[in-house]
Amino acid sequence: MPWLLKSEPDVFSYADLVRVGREGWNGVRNYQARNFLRQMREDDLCLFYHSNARPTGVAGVARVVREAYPDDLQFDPASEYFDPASTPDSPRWSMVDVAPVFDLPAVLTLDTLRTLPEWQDSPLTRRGSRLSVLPVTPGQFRAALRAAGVEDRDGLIGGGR
DNA sequence: GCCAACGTTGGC
DNA sequence: GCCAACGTTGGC
Repeated sequence: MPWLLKSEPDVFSYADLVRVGREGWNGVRNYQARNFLRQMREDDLCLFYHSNARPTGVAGVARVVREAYPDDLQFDPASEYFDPASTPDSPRWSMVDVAPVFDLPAVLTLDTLRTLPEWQDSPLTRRGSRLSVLPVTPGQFRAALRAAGVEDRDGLIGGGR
């Protein structure tokens, strides 16, 4: 299943992901988002979304390269993501690792996404939604890449479901 | 920088 | 278990 990951580009952009090659997606501190992280499978594709940006929108596509494991920051007292209530025996928060796949020719803006029929009923376009990790249907994924002008390469976008 | 919407916290 | 207060998210 494809996903969407939000990141503030001032903090960590898609270009940063390309630069580092691979990144641990830690610091998620919302239960719904965490539960989605735990459902991610290796090689699942992710739309990499820039929030709090100009413009806001999808900047590239990433891929899950390691499935959920305990978020390292929850045990680090020096981290702003430290959670004193979490223990190594039963970690409360999870993270995955992601790697870049390709960037989009231009940012696929939120405004454009809102025009796509497939995206009418998504937590992303729903007013007031703050979910930072959310599932994307294959139809939404295909429609997004099509709107971004990306041709299907090697059947990446897929046909089924 | 503003502020609406939302999730979490904590007193009761 | 309710709900007011508070902090955060994120578009604008």
